[in-house]
Amino acid sequence: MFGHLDPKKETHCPIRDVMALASDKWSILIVLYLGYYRTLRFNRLRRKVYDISNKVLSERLKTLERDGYVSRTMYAEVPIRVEYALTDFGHAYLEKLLDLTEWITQYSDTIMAHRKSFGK
Amino acid sequence: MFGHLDPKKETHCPIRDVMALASDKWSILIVLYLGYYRTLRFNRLRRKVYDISNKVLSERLKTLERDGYVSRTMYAEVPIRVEYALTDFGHAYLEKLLDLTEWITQYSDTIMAHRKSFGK
DNA sequence: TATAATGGTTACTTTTAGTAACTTGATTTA
DNA sequence: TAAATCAAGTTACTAAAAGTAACCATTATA
Repeated sequence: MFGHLDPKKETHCPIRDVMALASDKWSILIVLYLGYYRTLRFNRLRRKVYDISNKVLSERLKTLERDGYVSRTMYAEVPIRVEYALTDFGHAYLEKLLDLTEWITQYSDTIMAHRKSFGK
Repeated sequence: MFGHLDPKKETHCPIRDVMALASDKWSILIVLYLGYYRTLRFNRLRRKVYDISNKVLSERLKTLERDGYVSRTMYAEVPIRVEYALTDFGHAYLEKLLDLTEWITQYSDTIMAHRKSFGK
C-alpha cells in the first residue's frame, strides 16, 4: 500500500519519475478533454484547454504520447490534419483521474472557504 | 462526470484553482509520507521526502495547511517542536491518492518501456 | 570551544512556464 | 491579384517557479 515509499529508495520512484509527468495541471486537463471528445485536433484541443499556450500544449502532448497515454495520427491532407486521442492505457488513466477530479470538485468550495478563512 | 469541463467555463475550474495546488510531485509525496508516519517534524519529513529543499517543503506545507489538508502544531519547547499531520480531509485525499499511486506503480514499468522504445 | 540539532528564512541561480511573433503551403475572401 | 486564413506547430524572449547554499537564534553534546 505504501510500497513506493520504501526507504531503500533512491533507485526508482514511480511518483517522481512517472506519475509527475502526467499529473500536472495541463496534462490532467488534456486527458480529461480527450476523454470527453474522443479525438481532437491540435487547435481545437487548445481552445478547449483554454489558457494553454501552443508551446506547452505541444510539449505536454509529446510527453503524453511518449509515455503511452495519447496517440497522434497524422493525415496527409491539405492542410495537414493531426488527431489526438487517448490510448487504451490513457483511458484507464482517465478513469482514475475522473475519480480524483470528481472528489476534488465535490470539496472545492470547502477548500476555497478554508483558504479564505486561513489568512486571519 | 465531466461537469468540470463545462464550456461555460472561464469562471472557476476546480482542477486549475484547487487540485493543481495539491497534486504536484512534492505535495503528493508529502501527503503520502504524512499518511504513512501519521505525524512528522519538519526535518524528519524533509529527510523522508528526499531531494526536497527547505524552501520548497516550507512552501508546500503552507499551501497544504492553508487548503486544509495538513495541520501544523507548535510546541513551545526548547528547541521548538513543530509537528505536521494530515487533517481528516487530508486523510480522505490520501485515500484517493493511494488509489492513483498504486495504479501508476503497477504500470510504471510499462510506461518506462514505452518511453524507451518511443525514440526509435 | 566547536559542532550539531531545532524550524525555518533569505539571496541567488537555474529550470520551467508563459507570450507573442513566425513558419510552410494551400485555400478562401475582397 | 493581393491579402488574409487556416493547419500544426516552432522559435526567441520574458516571467515565474524551483532548486542551492548560506544563514538565523537557541540549546545540548563532545
